[in-house]
Parts: sequence; structure tokens; C-alpha cells
Amino acid sequence: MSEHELLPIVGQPAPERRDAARNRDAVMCAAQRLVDRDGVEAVTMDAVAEAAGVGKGTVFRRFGSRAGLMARLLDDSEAAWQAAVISGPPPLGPGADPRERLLAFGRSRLEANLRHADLLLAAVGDDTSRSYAAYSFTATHVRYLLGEIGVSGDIALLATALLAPLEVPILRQQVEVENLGVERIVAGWEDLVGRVIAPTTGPPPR
Amino acid sequence: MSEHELLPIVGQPAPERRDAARNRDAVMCAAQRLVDRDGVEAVTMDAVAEAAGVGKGTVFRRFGSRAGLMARLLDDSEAAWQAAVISGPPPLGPGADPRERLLAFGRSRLEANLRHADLLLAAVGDDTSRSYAAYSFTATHVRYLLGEIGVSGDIALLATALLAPLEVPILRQQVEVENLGVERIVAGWEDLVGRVIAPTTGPPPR
DNA sequence: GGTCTAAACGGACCACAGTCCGCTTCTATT
DNA sequence: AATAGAAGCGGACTGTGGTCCGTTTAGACC
Repeated sequence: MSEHELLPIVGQPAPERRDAARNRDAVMCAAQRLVDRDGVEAVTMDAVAEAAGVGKGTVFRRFGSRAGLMARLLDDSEAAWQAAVISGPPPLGPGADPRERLLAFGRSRLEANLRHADLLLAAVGDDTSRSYAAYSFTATHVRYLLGEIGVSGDIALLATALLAPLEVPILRQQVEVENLGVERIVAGWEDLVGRVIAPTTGPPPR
Repeated sequence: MSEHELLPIVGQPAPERRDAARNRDAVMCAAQRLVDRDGVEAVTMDAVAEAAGVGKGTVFRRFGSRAGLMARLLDDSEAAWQAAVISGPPPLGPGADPRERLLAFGRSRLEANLRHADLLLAAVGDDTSRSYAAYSFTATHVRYLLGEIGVSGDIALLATALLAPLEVPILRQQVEVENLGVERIVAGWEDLVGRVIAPTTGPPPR
């Protein structure tokens, strides 16, 4: 045996075996089909495994958990959305005034969260740390825009304050329990942005 | 049989049988003990039932679900908190300036949410509608205070915007992942209140 | 083609939330 | 005290997420 072959090349992420790739695709297709047909809630891991013609253990090996599988189902649309934010046309993408971009961001994220509400909730599961990657991107972007706008104050906390009302459970509550229209919620968020980024010229709260 | 006895007296909530009351107490005591000893996450319904010396069916009959049981464990402290808000001493209770009351409310709710984070999360479970009673109270109170302050705009949405960053998952993220101190988060929330209730004298966002 | 090994597979298995239904116990009524 | 019937009880049972481990297979090297 020639020893230089044995040295692991760091950074090479170990190529995926062909059967593994095939099964991964089969599972994701089956999962997507079942979600489309029965709704996120009704899809069980056993059903996915059987529909994919694969053992249950295989599904968990590839996706870790139900939440992990659901998260993967969101990957495409999330990646597209992030691409639109980073390099798409204005006002969502770069080129527009940062205030415009922030408003476009909010509307866009709000609509995406409502559109994929079920999947997003299922993708979080009950594990302590949320699916941090997605959240981290939005937080970073909002902080960046607030900085560009020149907002003074604790930017990290202000970004959280703007993102919190866009969280799925809160939007669901507003839409499904309080029967607020989406346009009203968007308008409310834009008003909130106005108040948050306005120079604090009024008297302090106390 | 005398027929007038058969008429149900509407509004009389059917008195609780004595064995039922005994079991209810036993279950709640056992649950509290297990939660204190092992933490919320580690407490199973089987364990509660056994510790209470009761069948599993009984636990579910009385509390509906694990989330329901956890919610009951919060009842005392939640009721005390609500009483403090409604009729306790200022600045949390009535008597103080509404701005003062709002700031006190935020700090108090934030601390309570962090103190009981595990139990609150377990009490929500994954059922679509949240434990609406508790949320509804806070929302109503914040709307009332915003009205008293004389804030102009969509009061319902502004109340949501103030409450959203106090939600348990968001606070946990800030404290446990981003390592923000509680005082900093409180200060950030007070700053947010200032921006939200300030007369919008600055230029509109666009 | 043969051989070897790590990766992948799959389904039996486990834990836990929640349901069901035949049995027991309380309590109102006489 | 006796009776009746409703309220309550309990534990076997089910469905689902997740784990484990003996078996299979891809693919690298000869």
C-alpha cells in the first residue's frame, strides 16, 4: 500500500457514495411528494421511508431527524431567497437606498415565513437551538442595513426587535387567530421600521 | 324519577368529586417535585403518573396533555404576576405614569419568561394555537398602556411589536447563544419602547 | 476478477405521548 | 342502608420519532 494515498486531504468532504446519493434523492422526492399531498403535519418518517423504498434507519442517517429532513426541503427556496437578498435586483438586492432595502426585506421575509409556515415550524422541532443558519443570515443582514442607515443605538438588539414580529408563530397568530390581513401586518412592520430608525428626537420615555 | 332533577343547571360547573380532587393534587405535586428534581425536559407522563400513585389515563383525563399539565404548574405564578399587574403596587400596578408602567411591565415579563422558560415552552407544546389566555392578557395590557400614553398608529400591531422580542425562544437565543446579559436586553427593550411611543417627528422612512 | 474495508443499509427495537374501554368508586336519592 | 348511575380510574394498546447493530455493498487497490 502506498502510504501517500492514506493521508486524508483536509477540506475534501469525503465524496458521497453513489447509492447514498440515490437514496438521498429518493427520500427527498418522496418527502416532498407526501408533504404536497398530505400536508407537513401528516407526514411520518415511516411513510417517507416506505415511499422512498428505503429503510427507516437510512432516512435518519441522512437527515438526522424529522426536523432535519424538513429543513432540507426548504433549502432550495431559502437559498434562492438569500441569493435575491445578496445579489438580486433592488430594492431587495443591493443598489437601493438601505431604507428601501430594509422595507423590501421585511415584506419579503414576512411573505416567505407565511408561505412556508408549516415547513418552517417542522424544521425547527423542539431542539434547543433553532436552525441557526437561516436566522443568522437575516439577523446579519438587518444589522448591516441598520448600520448603513446610520441608526444609533444597540444595533444587534434593534435588529432582533425588527425580526421578532416576523417569526412564524407570531405571524400565524395574527393571521389565523386575530384575522389580520397580510397587508395590514406589512404596513405595521413598515411603521415599526420608521419608528425604530427615526432619530430619537422625542422626549425620552422617562 | 322526578323530572325536574334532570334539568342541568347551566353555569353550575359540576362539582369535582373528592377522589378526583385528591388525585389532581397528587399529580400536580408529583409533577412539581419531578420538575424540580430532574428538570422539565426529563419529566415523562409515565413517571408523573407513577410518582403520584395514579394511572396514566387519570393524568391525561385531568390535564389533557403534557402541555396542559405544565401549564397548570405555571398557574400560580402566572396568576400572581397578573394580579401584580392589575392591582399591585406601582410602577407595575396602577398608579404610575403609563410609560413607567410599560417599562416595568417589560422588565417584569422578560424576567418571568426567562425564569420559567423551560416550563413555558413545555406548556405550549406543538398545538397550533398557543396557550392563548396568558398571551391575550399581556397583549391587552400593552394595548391599554399604549392607548393611555396616547401613541398614535396601529396599537394592536405596535403591542405585538413590543411583545415579540420578549418571547421565550428569542430571549433564550439572546441569552444562551449570543451571550447577551439580561440587563442589556432590558435596556434594549426600554430603548425600543422609547422609539415606538415617541411622536414620529423624524422624516418618514421613504 | 478478487479482496478488503469503510460506508451505508434496514428493520427490529425502545421511549414516550396519547387513546380506549371495562372496571371501580363516589355520591345523590330513597 | 340500599341502590343506581354517572364520574372517575387504570393500564393495556397504538402511533411515531429515534436508536442500534448485524448485514450488505460500493469502490479502491491489486
